[in-house]
Amino acid sequence: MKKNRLGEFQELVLMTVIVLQDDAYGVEIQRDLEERLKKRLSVGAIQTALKRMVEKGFLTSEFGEATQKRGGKRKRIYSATPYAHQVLREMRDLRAQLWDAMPRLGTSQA
Amino acid sequence: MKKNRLGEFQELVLMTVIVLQDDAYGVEIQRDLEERLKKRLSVGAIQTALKRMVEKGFLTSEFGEATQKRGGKRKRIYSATPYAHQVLREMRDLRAQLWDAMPRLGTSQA
DNA sequence: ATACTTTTCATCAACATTGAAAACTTTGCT
DNA sequence: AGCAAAGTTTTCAATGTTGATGAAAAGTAT
Repeated sequence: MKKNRLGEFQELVLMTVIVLQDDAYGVEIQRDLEERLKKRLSVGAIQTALKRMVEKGFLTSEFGEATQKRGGKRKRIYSATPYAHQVLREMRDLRAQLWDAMPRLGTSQA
Repeated sequence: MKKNRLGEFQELVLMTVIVLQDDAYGVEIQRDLEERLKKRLSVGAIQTALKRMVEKGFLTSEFGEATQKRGGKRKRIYSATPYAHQVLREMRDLRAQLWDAMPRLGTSQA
């Protein structure tokens, strides 16, 4: 019954949420991921990914406090569910298994 | 000009092509991946992924010999381009970087 | 002809990506 | 105080790409 897919981009956003912990809100996630990818991302790309992952039970969200900075609007802070951690590990393990099964082109094997 | 995205599923199919080497054709890829995922896949899912990856320069393909088995139709054998290998490594490294940056919930860190 | 293996094709739902608009918050001016 | 301006963040709508299904076609051996 459940739609469990976790897309390629969603996975990166999810991991970034975990990395940023209490600072995991839209714009900051965008900044962090842009730096890692060395590639410009649009606001909406992040936000749709976040929204869909909330719907599927990978993330929960709540509003944080507004900061004292000029323009410091309240942030919606995201955090990953235990289920999200589990799925991330499963995908990592699956890929690791495939890497192990791949012939090593640079080594002694043909 | 080219659209270089490599989706989540495409990535798995691509890795399976590399694993299977000379046996990397549609139905066999399907069988191998079904076993790893422990999940039923449709023929078309594999074939569309393969076709699109050819268009984008991740794969090349050529027909192999027909086998002697009853119903042994000629197989279209796929192989990964150097570019595909490069992109796979980049994605692996990016995810590894994110795993390293993630707080370890099970260890001594808070 | 019949049975079997594999690919091709058409189709629809979910994901990726964009940019503008809206919502909110502080600052500065009168 | 009151109000406009400017800054930060989220929401929304719209479009192209990927994911997933199953039936049909193509080809090969019995």
